[in-house]
Amino acid sequence: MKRLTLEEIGELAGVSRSTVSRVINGHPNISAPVRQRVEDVIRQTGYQPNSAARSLASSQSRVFGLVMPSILQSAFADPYYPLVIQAISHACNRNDYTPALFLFQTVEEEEKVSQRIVASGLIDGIIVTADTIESTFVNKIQQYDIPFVQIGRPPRSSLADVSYVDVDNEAGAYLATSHLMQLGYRRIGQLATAHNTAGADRDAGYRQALSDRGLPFDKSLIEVSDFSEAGGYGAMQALLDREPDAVFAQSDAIALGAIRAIRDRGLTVPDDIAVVGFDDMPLASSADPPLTTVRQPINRTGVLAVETLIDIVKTSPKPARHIVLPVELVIRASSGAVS
Amino acid sequence: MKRLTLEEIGELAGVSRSTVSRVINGHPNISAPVRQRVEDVIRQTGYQPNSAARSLASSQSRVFGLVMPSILQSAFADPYYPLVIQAISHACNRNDYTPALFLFQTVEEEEKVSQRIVASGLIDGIIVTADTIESTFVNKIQQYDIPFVQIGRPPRSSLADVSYVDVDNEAGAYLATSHLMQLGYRRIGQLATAHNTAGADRDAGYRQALSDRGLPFDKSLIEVSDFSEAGGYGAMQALLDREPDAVFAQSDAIALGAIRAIRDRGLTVPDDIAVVGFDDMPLASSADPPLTTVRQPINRTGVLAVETLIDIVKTSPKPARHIVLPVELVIRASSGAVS
DNA sequence: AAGAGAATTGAGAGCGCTCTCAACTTTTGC
DNA sequence: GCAAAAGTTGAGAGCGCTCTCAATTCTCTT
Repeated sequence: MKRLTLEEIGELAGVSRSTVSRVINGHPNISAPVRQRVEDVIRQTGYQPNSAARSLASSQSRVFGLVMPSILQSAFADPYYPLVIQAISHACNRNDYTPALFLFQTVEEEEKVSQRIVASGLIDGIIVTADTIESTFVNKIQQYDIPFVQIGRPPRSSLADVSYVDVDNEAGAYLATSHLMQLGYRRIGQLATAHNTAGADRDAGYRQALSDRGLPFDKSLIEVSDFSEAGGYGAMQALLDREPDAVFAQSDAIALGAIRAIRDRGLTVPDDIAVVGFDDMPLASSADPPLTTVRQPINRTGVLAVETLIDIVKTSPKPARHIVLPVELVIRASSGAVS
Repeated sequence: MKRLTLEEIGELAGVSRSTVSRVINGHPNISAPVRQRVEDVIRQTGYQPNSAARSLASSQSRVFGLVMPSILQSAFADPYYPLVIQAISHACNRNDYTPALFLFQTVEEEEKVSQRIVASGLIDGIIVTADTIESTFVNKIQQYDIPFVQIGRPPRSSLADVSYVDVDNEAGAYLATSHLMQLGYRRIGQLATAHNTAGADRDAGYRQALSDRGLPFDKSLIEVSDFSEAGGYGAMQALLDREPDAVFAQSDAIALGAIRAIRDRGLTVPDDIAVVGFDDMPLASSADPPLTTVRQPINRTGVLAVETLIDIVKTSPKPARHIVLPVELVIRASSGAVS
């Protein structure tokens, strides 16, 4: 079927191009019969406005870039990202935006592609996630005047200028650690992560909980991992030598790796060592034992990122928006609170 | 910084808009000094052509749609998809294409969005994956003349008309099942999947292997699951009553669930029941016990899908391209072949 | 019933690029 | 050394839409 133009739709409906354009864009002040006639023609012909022409004339594309700078193989395999992406995709669909995906594995790739997308007008706004503390990506795009929101807060230095959607990582870690302390555990280790603000905040919550209850902070009880199951396994192996009686893992994947390491050492969860995770991934509830963990609203995070970005595109508000979503502790068997 | 136009670049370089356009698009017959001058100006100004204007004039957008129709929550969490997406993203970046993501959770969503993207010219081509046997998505877009490739073969009925990239699922399952038979197992169950051709082909390979070695086919040894760990757990529980001595799982996630179910029943892998998976996900090698599985080249699948689509866009070749990639058996402890 | 104001519609000028065609310049063949 | 061919550049006409501005029609008021 041949692709129609506004002009041709107008002809079929007996009105001008301008009027058809008004109907499509929902302008007021169109008489009911005309609107009806035009809508009928559009429906019958299956007409879809040409998006290139639209964005050329209106200088907006209704495309958002979803950018994950310097993503690691393992990081992307963490179910967190698929779930965020799914939420973002859905929210975009609902709002007639198209999400374009930009994953960067090397600095050169990031350099080349981000340059192109930021300056070509392909994109109306950017959602950045998985940015590291050290990363320059957010700093880089701040120089252009393209709207963007970050998922996960940026480092303190750019906090004020950047709009973001985050979950309350500190409160979550505080909850998890306090929970373990209430159960009587005293040597509470942490499987931490580096290079991201979520990790830093979870670490802060862990320390705050210890100090609020007067438990001494023991640096040797912290092991650094990446966000993978394998990373958790390795870190826990190292931590086992320090004989913790409980451990707070900064993600469910890490917690699962930790449980495997504990088992391989011939110990039992939670009897010998209690484990708490973070995320409440689907697999947390079916783990063995079911994982006590901090549930974060991943879906809401993605949706709010899209909605915030739409708002920024429309109204370019100052100051930047900061959204922090609450988390909750989900108690299951791995912490020893329930059998 | 103000956004420049072709005209302005031309002015700065002392040539016309047309010449600058030629330089950018790599046309021949530009004198060396002129090309040099223009390239210098472009580099200094950081000029990027406006993509809307470009696609309006050339009627191609250099955007590909990555479509996953009727995706299920659980399906997308399978690490397979993140890995394919990553490969596709990377291949697009390298070829100056932009991947736009379309995940559909409901039929209405699919209807509305696909209508828009197919007819609006936003997209030069489509990569479809995760389509089901019953799905109408591929059939639907066949009616438009938009180039597309499918990842995973389509149902037989549209086989001839559809270009696709697939792995040799049947050979993989054959390998896996034969391996178990060679080890002496005789009651070899299968944790199968429905609604997708990969599942059907793996089932065919499983049956072929049994029949080639004269083992009777026992329908009661097949349980149907989805592609999740939880699905594998449930299906294996049911299968355990039929007392298999080995099981071929159609994915690693399913295999992991199966192992958990076997353990929960107080049995051991591989001593009581051997398990073989499919995919060779990162977690397969670190599983307990390490998983014998069929390795499929996910990265190559994604890259070839992009490259094939680019080729189709450029040359619209007939007949359709069919690419089937080889798989290999990776032997680890879970099948009892190695300790 | 006439004039003011509001509502409705159309005409026209771009948005920034590509691409054809024509003009001009250089090279080549004999 | 001159015509023909090839190489190089510029002008101009769109691509299909949005948006302003002006023209026309309708609706009130008094």
